[in-house]
Amino acid sequence: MTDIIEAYLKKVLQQQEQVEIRRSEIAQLFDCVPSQINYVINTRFTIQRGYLVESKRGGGGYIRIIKVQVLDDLDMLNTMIEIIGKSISEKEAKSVVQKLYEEDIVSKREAKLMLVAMDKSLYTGDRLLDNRLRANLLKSMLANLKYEEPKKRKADNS
Amino acid sequence: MTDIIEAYLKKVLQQQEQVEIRRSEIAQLFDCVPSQINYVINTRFTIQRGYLVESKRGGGGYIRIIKVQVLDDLDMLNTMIEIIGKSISEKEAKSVVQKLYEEDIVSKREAKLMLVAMDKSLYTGDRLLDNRLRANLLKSMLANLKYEEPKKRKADNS
DNA sequence: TTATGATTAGTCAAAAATAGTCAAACACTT
DNA sequence: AAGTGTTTGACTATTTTTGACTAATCATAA
Repeated sequence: MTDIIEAYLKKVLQQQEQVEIRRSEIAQLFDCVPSQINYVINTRFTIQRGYLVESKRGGGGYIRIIKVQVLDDLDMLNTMIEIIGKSISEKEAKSVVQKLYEEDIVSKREAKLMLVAMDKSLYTGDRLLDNRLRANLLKSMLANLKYEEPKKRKADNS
Repeated sequence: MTDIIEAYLKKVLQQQEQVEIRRSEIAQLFDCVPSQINYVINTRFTIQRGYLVESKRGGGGYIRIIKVQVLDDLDMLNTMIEIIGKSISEKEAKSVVQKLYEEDIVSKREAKLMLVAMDKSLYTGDRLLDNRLRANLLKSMLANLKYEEPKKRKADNS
């Protein structure tokens, strides 16, 4: 079942670079429970496989799957993410960002934005906690740099 | 429905800098209850998204939506920093960043970096604390943009 | 001027319409 | 038997829609 739904969605995505579904409709179409759709998405349309997923609940809710393009700095970014680990100091974090800039992976403005976000003064004051928060933030930003959407998005509510 | 009404009003606001409606008329036009209009306004035309709303009840009553006008980038950034204040939710923060992007003050990549940094999942889980941390971070990033050279403008592909 | 009724818009909470999570049950493979 | 991946469904979370009730303003009558 999972494979069938995956194939169906991929087929649509061959024509378009994104697809928007109503979870319950697809579930009906394939005669399965709605949460099966979540399973398909969680296992087959991950960011590692090159897909971004957005959704909204409530009236007019949807699930949108977007094909993304993996950029060539992937390896460097992955390595850095590994290095960062669960925790990182302000200094180390700033040198990671500096490195990104030197490697031409981010622009000067982008680097400055990231540097600001690493600054000690923004956090709670509890060093261990701060180092973990900082690591999470930096890793998220790096992960974000790995991919790029092929096309414009419409009005983003959220 | 909400999206449709939002789109309608935004379309009008593309032509004019403000729009004045009679609540019951719009409700009739879209065949919904009048309070739906309040919902649209409260969720889609907030100050974080760059709109001011005025209204009057009674005979000849109206609802007026005004696009906030800013003189230049610096002005806009200062205004946003004020709006952010000491604490901001994930949703509001993302609205602010979205607005920054729409106003062409940040590039798409910059916006995405900032959006990632606003995400709930990165913080401690204590909502009040998180909202304060988020406000500090966002304000720092905005302040940083004030002193940067302006973003280089390319043909807007996005 | 004051009271009253008509005409608006605002508020709030319940109901409806979605999607998400998680763990138990199931089915295969090794 | 143990491990892995899939299916299911009960429960949760979020967003929108609806409507009854409230508040403000205006027009008019007393």
